[in-house]
Amino acid sequence: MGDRAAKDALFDGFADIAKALANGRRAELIDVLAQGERHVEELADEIDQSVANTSFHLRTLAGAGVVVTRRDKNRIYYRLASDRVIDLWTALRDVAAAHHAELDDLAAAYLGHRDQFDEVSRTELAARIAAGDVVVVDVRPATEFASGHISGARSIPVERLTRELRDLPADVEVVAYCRGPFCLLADEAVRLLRRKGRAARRLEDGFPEWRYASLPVESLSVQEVMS
Amino acid sequence: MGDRAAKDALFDGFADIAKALANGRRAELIDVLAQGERHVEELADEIDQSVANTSFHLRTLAGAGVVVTRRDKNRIYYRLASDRVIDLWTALRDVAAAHHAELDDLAAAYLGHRDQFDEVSRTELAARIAAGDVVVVDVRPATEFASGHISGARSIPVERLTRELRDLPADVEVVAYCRGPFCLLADEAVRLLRRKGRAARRLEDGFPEWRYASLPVESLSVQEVMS
DNA sequence: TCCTCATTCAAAGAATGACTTGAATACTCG
DNA sequence: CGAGTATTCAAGTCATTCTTTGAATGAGGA
Repeated sequence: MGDRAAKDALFDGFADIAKALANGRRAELIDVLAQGERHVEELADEIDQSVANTSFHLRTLAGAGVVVTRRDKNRIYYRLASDRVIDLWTALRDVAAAHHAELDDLAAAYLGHRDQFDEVSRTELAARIAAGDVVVVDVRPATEFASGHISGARSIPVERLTRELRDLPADVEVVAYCRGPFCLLADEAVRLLRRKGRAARRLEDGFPEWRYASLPVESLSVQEVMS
Repeated sequence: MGDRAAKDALFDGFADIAKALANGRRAELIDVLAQGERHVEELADEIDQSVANTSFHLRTLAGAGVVVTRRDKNRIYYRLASDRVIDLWTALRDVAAAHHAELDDLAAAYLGHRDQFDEVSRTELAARIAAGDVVVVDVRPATEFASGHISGARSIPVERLTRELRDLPADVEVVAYCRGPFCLLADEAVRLLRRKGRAARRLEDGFPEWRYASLPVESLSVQEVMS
């Protein structure tokens, strides 16, 4: 006990967790899975890889204990092993954003210009939901809304936004949110709403961060999803 | 903007940070650097590697922006780029401990049996320091004590403990602490003290976690170190 | 200026990782 | 039980990573 070989083995164990995240495609998988569980084909589609390769990466993640599976009918659903993994992913993103100089450029290239001061903070949104002077719109795909969303939010996937615009009250500000800080759906929604003359801003980060901050969430029952 | 190539590049950027930690020796380096800054030779010694290889790993870490350097005379000192890196390292350890099944075995092999319920929590220790009914002993090497320690703690490196035992009051409990949950110094100190009939326990985790929790710390001025 | 010492660089070999293709499991439902 | 699907496995190729050895750099002090 306490010898060099044992210490090396222990720290190799820590490094194994880092290795699990040490690939861009696996990082994308974690980011998607932070939204909720998915099956392999959905995940392959999200990260634009072959099903075989996605399965390979998922096995790597599962081997490190970062994701776990559940079988339903003949589908296998993957999800993050616990909230601590979201912690880890958030910390990783934070360090990346803070210290990796070229990441700013990469983020700008992917996200386009986004004015941080124009985002609504979680605390502000929570207060305004309580006050009732805001419409919260979840612009993620309907299945993600179903598996969990901000309490009181309304589901309008971004591709349906133009059509359902008339149903939104014109005199209150719209706050759109999506998957997280590196998701573009809410940005697109805000741009679209503003072009139509609506007051609109995006929520900082996205749904996983909201849930992780222990702010009110709700999810649809199976019946509601079916209807 | 918003295309697949840009998204891949962004997430590859996140993965680069994970890659920096995805090696056992680099993980050990981070763990040591969480204590405070060190120069290459010290670090090589801590992780039992050649100076060249240590330098190589440090360059990898620096390239990812996880550590930064400072020159003093003809030594180059490395330190973590910010507290967020400690966050990341802590989250990584937590996920590893929670989900990587074999890690329990590895930790047990390295740490030996350690009774978690026998550790003093940070909040308990903070309260008892305020009440004054405890002696806090920092059993890390003196240089680490000098660069930062729990307020009111006394420095007794573990190899000097037997000699300085008589200076410790016999009627109050001793709480020993060291570098963190995977450091053995405090365990050794507690074993030794108990063999001598003293009431002794170890603090949960170690100094970096205490400091990170914004609990009171102090460090020695250059004059004090010299004396 | 020259010497010394801490640190980094360069080259090279073994090991590991990523992604593709095509075949093999394993499950569900008729 | 057998057909149909979702997922995983296996093999192969190409690229990257780790570690060692020995030499080079570059700052400080004589």
